[in-house]
Amino acid sequence: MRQSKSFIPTLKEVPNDATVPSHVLMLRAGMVRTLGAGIYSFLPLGYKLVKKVSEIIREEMDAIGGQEFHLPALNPREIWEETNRVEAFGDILFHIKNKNRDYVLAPTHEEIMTYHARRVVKSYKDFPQIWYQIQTKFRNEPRPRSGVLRGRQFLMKDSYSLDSSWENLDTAYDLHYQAYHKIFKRCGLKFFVVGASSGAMGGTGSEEFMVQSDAGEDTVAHCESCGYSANVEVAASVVIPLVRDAESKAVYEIETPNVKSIDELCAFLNISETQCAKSRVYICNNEAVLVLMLGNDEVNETKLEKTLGAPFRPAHMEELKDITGADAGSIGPVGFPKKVIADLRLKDANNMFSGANKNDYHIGGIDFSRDIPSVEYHDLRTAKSGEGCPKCGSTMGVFTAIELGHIFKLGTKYSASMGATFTDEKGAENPIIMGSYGIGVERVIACYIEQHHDERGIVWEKEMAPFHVHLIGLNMKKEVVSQAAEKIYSELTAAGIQVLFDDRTDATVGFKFNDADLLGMPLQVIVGEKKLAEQKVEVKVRKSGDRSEVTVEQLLSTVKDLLK
RNA sequence: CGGGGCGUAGCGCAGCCCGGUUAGCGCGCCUGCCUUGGGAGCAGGAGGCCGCAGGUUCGAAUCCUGCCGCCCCGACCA
Repeated sequence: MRQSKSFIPTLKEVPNDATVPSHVLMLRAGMVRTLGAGIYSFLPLGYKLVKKVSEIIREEMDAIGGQEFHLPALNPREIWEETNRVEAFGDILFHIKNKNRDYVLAPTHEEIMTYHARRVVKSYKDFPQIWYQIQTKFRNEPRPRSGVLRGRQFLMKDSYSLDSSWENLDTAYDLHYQAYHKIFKRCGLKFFVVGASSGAMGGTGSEEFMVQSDAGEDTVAHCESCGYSANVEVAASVVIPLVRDAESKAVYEIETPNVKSIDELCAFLNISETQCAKSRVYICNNEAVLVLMLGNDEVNETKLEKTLGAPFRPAHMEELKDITGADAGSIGPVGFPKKVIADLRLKDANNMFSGANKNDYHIGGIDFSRDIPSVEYHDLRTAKSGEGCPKCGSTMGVFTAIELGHIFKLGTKYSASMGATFTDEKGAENPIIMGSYGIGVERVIACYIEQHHDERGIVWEKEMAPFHVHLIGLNMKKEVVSQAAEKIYSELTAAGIQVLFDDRTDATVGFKFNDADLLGMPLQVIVGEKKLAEQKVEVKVRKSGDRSEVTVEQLLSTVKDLLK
């Protein structure tokens, strides 16, 4: 493609409203433009990527027997009432009212697929089915952000499996699991899989395909060596256990004026934080509960809720004094009138420091087994980066990540509420057993760029690159150069290589080089007057920056080699 | 929805506190010359409802009020 005739409006400067690298680069490389908050137009170069990713997805979906649908985005509201999801989605759902009819813009398509299934899929002989679509979904996100990573309208591949038994659902789920691995691998993404924490959607299983990114919205723990992954809300970790001192001192009170935090206490008494038990008071079922954590460990509220088995809230400042006799900063387990639970790390600890339940006092010499015998121990802490993997013990990372895809065993939630049933071998009527499987197409592109860029721009690998070669004619006003470049262009193109040809006559050298690095095609072929005098052109590998000179005759084979 | 920031030419910004001729700068754009191995040079030119509305004032980009839009943090996220 000739750049002189292409609409690839690159930007030299960083647009004011973009912060994450993929957003900045997609704007700068002329891939997308903003139309409103969370609403993006894909320009030709960006759309080329969309098509590329879609095609990879399509191939892998077809390979597992998927059949592609094209479904309406405009949906009659009633269908969404059947599963009560108008209410469930709430403000997320876009509504349209037109001449007494209510419509919604589809945020996903479970209902529509189920609607079609219930009309025709009637016998156990009709299964299995995998139905999919690659289409725009609409969700009125409360806070769109990070460019295309969280938009209010976005492209999603959604597939739905229809089966007559739970075993067959497992098969469909597994097929998707494998297909997703292939898709993301082909897209050159470094990803990992996380068992989703819990879903309000019912069903028996769900996994998320994630990519590590600072722009991510989920925090996960992941172990590179064994593949253990978990949302930090449920992640366990191995930490160095406390060693119980041989002798327990007696409990003693210490005056600690204005000492509130663990850090202040450590500084004041010149002790380490692993000698301290931090206190947090929660209210659960109208009863106070004291939660003890070692040092500065954070209470993991998801784990706490599981432990308590009921919703809870942190105690208000004013309540603390009534319950404990002290304000926050001086609370501790000894003499605490209600239930006390502690993190596993504190099990049987002794000679510990904690609040005295008396303002400006702490106590030392606490022996958990002697002084608070009724305490229950649970895993209550939030895993931190650098701690041990609970599976293999290697060092584990805790970081933010982006959800690229999600596979989900829905079960009969939608088929049951919408009456999508089939007749089994024995003549009995059963709800269809379903799964749903999504991939955010733009997210794949954005994540790719998050993982494949440097300070100069995007760095495409061959598989994802919109073009294989960026052919740069340096001074296209010189006939030697333009003739040679034109010839190379036809030659490479004829050989089936996708070439972006910078044939612009008005752009200067630096301009072209910078554009090429920004756009990031894997190879740059540079045609200039000087090298041409020796019948040579230059080939630059974008990723490494390596340049080599080759004769015009050698060019095609060199390019082919480098693209292997 | 809470907290913070921003809205001035296509893009990036200054001016605003402390009101006062014609609102600036860099990049980009147009014309001409010139130039081509890392975002050139010279000369000339076009381009603005200073986000919108109201108010204060002799006078508002500048002060006040309301609204809208955008970004960031948080809450939320089948």
